[in-house]
Amino acid sequence: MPQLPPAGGDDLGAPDELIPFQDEGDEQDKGAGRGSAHGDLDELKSSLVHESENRRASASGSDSEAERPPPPQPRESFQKPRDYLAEVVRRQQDGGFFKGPPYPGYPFLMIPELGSTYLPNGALSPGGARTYLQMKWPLLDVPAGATLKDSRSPSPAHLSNKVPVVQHAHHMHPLTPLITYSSDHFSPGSPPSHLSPEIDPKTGIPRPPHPSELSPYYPLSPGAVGQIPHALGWLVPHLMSSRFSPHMVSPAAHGLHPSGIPHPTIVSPIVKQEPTQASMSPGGNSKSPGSVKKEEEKKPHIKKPLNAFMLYMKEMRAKVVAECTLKESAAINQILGRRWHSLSREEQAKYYELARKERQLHSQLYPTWSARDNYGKKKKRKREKQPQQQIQDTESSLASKSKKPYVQYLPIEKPCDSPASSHGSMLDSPATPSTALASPAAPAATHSEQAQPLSLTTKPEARAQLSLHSAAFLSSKAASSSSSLSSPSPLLSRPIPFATMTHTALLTSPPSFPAAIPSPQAALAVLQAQPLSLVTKPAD
DNA sequence: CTTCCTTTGAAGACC
DNA sequence: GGTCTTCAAAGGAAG
Repeated sequence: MPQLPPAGGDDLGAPDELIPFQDEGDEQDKGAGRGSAHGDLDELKSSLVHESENRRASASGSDSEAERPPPPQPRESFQKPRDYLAEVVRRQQDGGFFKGPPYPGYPFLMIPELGSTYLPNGALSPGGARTYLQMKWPLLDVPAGATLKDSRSPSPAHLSNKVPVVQHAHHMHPLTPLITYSSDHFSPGSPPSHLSPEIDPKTGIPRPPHPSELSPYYPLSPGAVGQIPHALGWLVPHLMSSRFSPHMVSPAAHGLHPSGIPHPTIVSPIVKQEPTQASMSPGGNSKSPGSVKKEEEKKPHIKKPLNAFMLYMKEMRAKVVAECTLKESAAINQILGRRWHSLSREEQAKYYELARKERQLHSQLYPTWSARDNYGKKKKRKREKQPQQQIQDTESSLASKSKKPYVQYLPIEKPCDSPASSHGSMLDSPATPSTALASPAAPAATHSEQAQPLSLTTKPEARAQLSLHSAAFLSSKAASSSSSLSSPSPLLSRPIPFATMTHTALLTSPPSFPAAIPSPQAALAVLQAQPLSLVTKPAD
């Protein structure tokens, strides 16, 4: 079933006409909420109130994004010395624990995995395959020196063997940020699925991704090499020589761009890799069933492109980990799931758009690839039932079905959870596409602006039912708060901007936090977790 | 060492 | 066409 698209969907017009990526909301949300939220708590609270009021007014006063009053000073975010200092102070208070973004004074760069995925030179680290968003915001404000890192640093690939097989070598070309996801081509509001293939607004015909839209993270398949425009064209000769898996080409042969700059798609062969086709069956013809099977197994594993939430997770995980004492991914993911719902539609739209581009690129690079190819590749997961099914019989059998008892990583007063989630998003956080609409993420959104193609989400009763189920599910499963159960409809009908609800809840129930928050940093993290732009708007 | 957990979204399978 | 299943990432926990 098609997933709920992000904000704006059908009303946003042609992609190229869309608001550049660094629209005011993005900029402020990222910068403000995460930058200055580090500062004074009281100030933040007042800012929260202020923001809530702003959002409330905005939600009631306009029907479209375009009608929303433009921010007085869009790019202010972290350019405020106060904010920067607050960040500095906060980091000092963190005593080194804080593993913030790598760029001092630019905490919303969201390059959380430079330590795990990418090394400072932008190269891929063993921890992950892709970091897609690292250049989005840096492109906007960050000094060039901070963005363009030393490209001659050694690739991290050799540091570990934990690298995805094919989509592995996403070393970032230092210049890639300048040609990838540029604001000219990034459309924050594009729906996630129904725009693919992208329609050229001018010609009305599907158009291939512009080079600037192509993520540099995918190695090229032989069939797609020729299709890749010039942005990746320099790789073609090398890739052609490598049959399929560009990462298997000797780094000596292709490790460097003609300019001498390592490229993301090139990884050291030392890295654990699946055998290439070239290396696996020289003979090729006479294959016993066993060898066929063998070859089948040796086929390069092309992973699915990441969806919007996965992209979001990749970006935000490190931040959450830094904010929380939690380390288990399951717990982190719960937090991220909640935060995802608390994102504004604009913010979510960015990820939907990125995901769309990822899929687009993926299909270009691997024209013959199908998600089916990966079916059964993983060990069968033990999950017998989907959440919606579980909802129906959670109480009776949930615990018994799981190998491991259900772990409520995020109790109601979970230290690192965002208040938004615990008070609202929890209601509809279970994995159902409808949640995006039901999500409180877009307080200012209205039906006209946020027309969602997904029919499911347009049915109020369906949403209510789902939410009720979700609440029940959560309730039985996670001892969720009963208040969530009791009032799904207000949330669904949005009489109150969620931000208001959330922030009100936050501000009116601070006593619930200290008991669960282990440290002032965690307390700040709770506030910081708000994806809204709270404090960068100039005080009135 | 392998699988599970946990999240959302996309896509394929299935009815 | 609707529903269900699988897989994407992540890394600690558990088997």
